[in-house]
Formats: sequence, C-alpha cells, structure tokens
Amino acid sequence: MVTIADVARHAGVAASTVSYVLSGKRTISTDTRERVQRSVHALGYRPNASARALASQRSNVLALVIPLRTGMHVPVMMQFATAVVTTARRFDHDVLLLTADEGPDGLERVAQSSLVDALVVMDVELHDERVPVLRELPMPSVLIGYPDDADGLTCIDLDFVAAGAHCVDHLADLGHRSLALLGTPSAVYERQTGFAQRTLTGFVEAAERRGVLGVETPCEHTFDAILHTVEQLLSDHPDITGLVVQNEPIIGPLLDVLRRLGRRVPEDMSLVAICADDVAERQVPQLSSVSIPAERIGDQAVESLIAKLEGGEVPSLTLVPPTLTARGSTCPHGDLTTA
Amino acid sequence: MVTIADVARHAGVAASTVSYVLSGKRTISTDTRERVQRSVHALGYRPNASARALASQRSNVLALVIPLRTGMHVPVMMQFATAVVTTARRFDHDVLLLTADEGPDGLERVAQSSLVDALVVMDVELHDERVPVLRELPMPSVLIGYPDDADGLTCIDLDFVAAGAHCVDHLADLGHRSLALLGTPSAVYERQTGFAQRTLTGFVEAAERRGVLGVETPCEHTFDAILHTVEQLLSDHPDITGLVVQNEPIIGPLLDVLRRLGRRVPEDMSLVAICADDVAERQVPQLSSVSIPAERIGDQAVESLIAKLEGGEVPSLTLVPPTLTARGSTCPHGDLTTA
DNA sequence: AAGGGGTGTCGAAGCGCTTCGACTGGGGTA
DNA sequence: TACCCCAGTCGAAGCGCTTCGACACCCCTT
Repeated sequence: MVTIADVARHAGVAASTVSYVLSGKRTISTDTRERVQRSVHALGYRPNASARALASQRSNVLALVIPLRTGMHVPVMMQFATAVVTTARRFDHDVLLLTADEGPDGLERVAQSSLVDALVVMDVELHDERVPVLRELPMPSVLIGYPDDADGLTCIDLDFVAAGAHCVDHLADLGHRSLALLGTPSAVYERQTGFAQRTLTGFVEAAERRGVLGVETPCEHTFDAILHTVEQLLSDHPDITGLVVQNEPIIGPLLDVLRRLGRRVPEDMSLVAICADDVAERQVPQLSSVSIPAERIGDQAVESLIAKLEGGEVPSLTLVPPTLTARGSTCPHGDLTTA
Repeated sequence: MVTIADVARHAGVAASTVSYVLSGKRTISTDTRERVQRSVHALGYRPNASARALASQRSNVLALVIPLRTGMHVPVMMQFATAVVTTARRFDHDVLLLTADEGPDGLERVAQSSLVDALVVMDVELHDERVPVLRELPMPSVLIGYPDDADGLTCIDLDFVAAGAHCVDHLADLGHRSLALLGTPSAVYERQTGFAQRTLTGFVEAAERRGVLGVETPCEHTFDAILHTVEQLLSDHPDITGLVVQNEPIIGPLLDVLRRLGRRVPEDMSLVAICADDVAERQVPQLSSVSIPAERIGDQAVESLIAKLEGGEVPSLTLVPPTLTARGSTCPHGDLTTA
C-alpha cells in the first residue's frame, strides 16, 4: 500500500503538503500542487480511510437504517435506499447499511464507535424507541417519516395527511358520496406507523369536511384476505363507489377481486391508489394515484444531513406535498349538477 | 468520548491490558479481566472503529454491491441484502452498501482505501468487467452468481441450470409435450446475466433430453407486453400446455392474461414459476415453483467470506441445488400411460 | 534601508488503538 | 538452593493521516 509519505517523497515535499493539496485547506503554489498531483497519479495513491477518519474525526460514512418489518413495501424502500446511496456519493460519503432489528442499540453502536458521522433512519413509528436515542447521540440524524414529538429532530416525509385528503377530494369532486380506505395490514397500524396513521387521519377529516361517508379497513396481503375484506366492506356498505388504497402489494389482486365480484373499474367502482407511479401505470386500467416521491425524499434526507454536518441549520420537519395524477381508474358518479 | 486510556486508568492497568481483555489475544488473570470489564461497563466504553482499523489493519466492514439494473426483481435482492447484513453482524462485521453503478472503480475505491476488508458482489454477468478487478484486489471477495470464467474466484449461486431442468422434468413427468419458458426482460439476457442464461440452458437441454418441444421468449413487465408475448406464443405454438416462468413481477398479470385468453390454470395450462415461495403461495391457484433460497445463499456468501478472511480455503464454486414444490398450478396432461 | 504582511511550506504532535518485546514473580524441576 | 519457565502485565512503537504553529521568503510600504 502506498502511503502519503511515499507520495511526499516522490514529489519532494512534506507529507503535510500532500495532505493540503488533497484537501485544499491551505493555499499551495500551482507548481507544487501539480507536482504532487502527478505523484499521486503515478503511484496510484489512495488515502487510507481509517487513518483519515482517526485524524480528522470524520469517517465520511452515513448510516442508513432500513426496516425489515412485516407489511413494509420493499420496492419503495429500495428506492429510498438507492437515492440515499447515490446522493451520499455525490457528497463523497459512503453508506453503512443497518437493519432495524438491531434497534436503538445498533444506532448507539455505530455512532459511539465513530463508525459513521450521521444517520438516516427510515420507517419511524409515532412512538419510536429510537427517537430518544437519536436525540442524545453526539451526531446529526435525519428521519424519513416522523414521530409524534419531532422536537429537536430533523424529519422528512411525504405529507400523508394531505395525501389521504387529496384522494377523498378527488373522489368527492367526481360525485362519490361513499368512500372506503383500504389500508395497510393491521400490524402496520398497530405499530403506530406514521404514514399509515396520517393517511387515515387525512382521509377521515376530509370525508367529514366534504360530508361524505368514509370508512376504513386494514387489509392483509393474501388473496383470500383481500377478497374477504372487500366482500365484507361491500356488504356492510353497499353504496360505496370510491376506494382509496394505500397498500401497494395488494393492488394487482384487488383488481382481480373487484372483477370477480362483478365491479368494473372505474364504471362501478372508482379507485385511487397511494403508490409509486410505475405501479399505477402498470395496471389495467392505469390507476389514478398519489405518488410516493421516494427519490426526492431520499435525496433531501442526505442533503439535510450533510448540511447539518457542516453546521448548517435545517428545518425540523419537511413535508413534501403530495400530487395526485388522475388516470383511468376514477370517473364521475351520479348527478354531478346536484353535488 | 471515553478512550481505552480512560478505561485503563479507571481499572488501574495499562491500556494494552485493556486491549488484551477485549480481544482475548493474551491470557489475563480472572481478577484483572473482571476489573477491566467492570470499568468498561461503568464508563460505557466503545472502542473507536477507525483507531482500531488503523492499528489492526481490519475495518470489520464488508462491502455489498447490489444491482440497480433494469429488470432485476427488487424483493429478492432485498432478501439477499438482509441475509448478508444479518450474517455479517453475527460475525461482528458491518456492511457498506455500494450500488453497481459505481462499477469497477467503486470496488477499487473501497478496497484500496481500506474502507472494507472484503466484498460481496451480486448480479454477476457472464463477462463481468468487475471480475478482473476482483481478482487483482488485495482482499477476498465472494460473488453471488458466477461469470463464465470463475477461476480464482469464490462464487455462490442457485444451480439455475438444474432449476430450468427441474421445471421441464416436472412438466414432462405430468405428460406435457410442448413447453415454453417465459423469461426475464430481454435487457437481462442482453447483459448476459448468468442466472437467466443458465435457466435457459437447463430448460433447453432438458427439453431435448425429454424429447419435448421447448420454446423460450423474454418478457417485459408491462401488462400489454405480457399479453402480447403470450398471444404470440400461443399462436405460434398452439399446442403448448406447460409454462415455465422466471420473472417474478409478471406472475400476477400473467395469470390475468391467461384468464382473459380463456386458459384455465392448471386445467388448460400448467405453470411452474422460479420465484420466492411466498410469491408462489400468494397466487390463486398457488403456484408450483422452484424457490430462490436467498437467505441461505446470502448467509453462505458471508460465511465463505469470513472463512477467507481467516485464511481458510473455500470452494471456488458452490451451487445450491434447487427444489421444486408442486402446488396447484400444474396437473397431468394427456394420456400418461402412453408417455 | 528598515519594517510589515502575505504566501507557501515544513516539522511535529497527536488521533485511539493493537501488538511486540521485555519484564516480573511465583511455582516447578533438578 | 539455583535455575528455568510460564502466566500475566507493562511500555513503547507504530498504523497513516490531519492540523497547528513556526518559519522563510518575497514584495510592498514608509
């Protein structure tokens, strides 16, 4: 392995000069700089990450904590992860992958051993036991999602309350008077997962505001569960004509179920999904949907984290406004002129 | 931050003694050991990872290179990633996440800067430009999947040739004489991705051996593409009664397509999938399938890597034998007594 | 001609740990 | 009794880098 001393010798300068050429932290004459750069190239020098981290107290590594929980939709998580890694690399940082099952201890471990400089935590629950740990940790962190008490934290999330409301508004605007929210598996609600709770809140509030019926039910992932849930729903509330779905993996089977029950989409049943755009576009008919801007949120998380590392101030809570794209799964219902 | 010197002072011993207590590399009297351990606890000491890495030339971090390529099935990749992280933690290692789009340079970067001790590389192509780099790198690596020339490498993979053959054998045993392989998107074949190529090879060879018709076609992910592909297939080869599918995301829509075309599964068309068990079990009917033991392969990859780090010898190529589980999507065809 | 202020470079002191060789003292052997 | 050996501990020397203060040297001012 070639060290900074080898480069210094080769270029005929002191090691510290090489360091300053590489970091740009002091002015170096053009002549010296170029000579050093040539030596770096010639020898194929790569700074040793540990030595650098030890001396500078910066590892240039971010921790990314991803959930491995039941009911989480994997492709969306991967989009977050990918965005985080890609953006981290833009800022010359690497990403250490932690799974949520290490819990709060895992955060303490990587933070207190100075393995990482900062943390990105996904899948935050309303009352998350990692939150107090994050508050005490001697390094910045950013949460994707946010707990009940976001004080002293930096959180970024899609505004799921608005997302739930948008769906209701869209359907209500089309004249639908009875709506249902087909949500995530009940385990997700029981964990008090923020995004699920908030969508529900937005859905319920908007339904009230618009004076329409808004019922909600969790839904598991198996075909039978979907079939049973929808049958139950439609027998309890036969007049439902608008469905909001926040549960990506059931979307395909749900369309089958509706077909099997003789409900055409959108003629008999309008449907709005909260899901990634490509999923919505892949269905037949294409689904009206509120998209999940995973890439944007992942980018933003890393950018905020880097800003905090450099001593900048970032807002405590950033809510990304949702956008609804109307596609072929929703259509007007009833006599709109009286609505 | 509390350092090893603080612990040593607190326990009334030398810093090196603390180090030896922690590493177990020299014998320490029970008395001293316990005193040191109490001090470690009392002060909440965590060794500094960079200092440790610098002094010991071991970072205790593995690199995991995951693909972000078109056509890859995300949930399966996450299963690999999860298994790798979990097993790495069992061996007291962490995992640095790299995306494949950093290419060979990314491998060199993390290896030569001593950021990691070893690498796990997923989604290996038959002629992978990262392979020569891996051969030269001064540290061990394990590939999940394997290139044409696996010499000097350590590779682990499901035996996809056998997987393809198993599917054919299963269908042929049931009396089917005309089979088709519905494969991955053509981009995956064009990249010369090992698993896709090998399944194809196994499928073709087995069809030949069994004296049955075996045609193959790639298939994109959109509904229209699936519909078109299947229609084309059935019009070119109307007598096809057995389908092998290696393309997880199309499984749901494919069942729709068959239904729409009036082919009942399994009465009119038997279907074997190469996919994760939970996906197979979620369908109606449940699918006969060859499962992808992602967890087992991920575990095995890390175990081999750790063994190599400790100087052990590991086989160059480990092929995990596939297992086929018959479920409700395959049934006998024709007059079996004459087959 | 003397003084002052940049600019560019160097040397040395750490960063917190591991590891090597050396030392001590107690127990066994000859 | 003299010797040796081993278990247990210590001190010091690094690992490869960053960073601080010091120091030339040159140019400009007065």
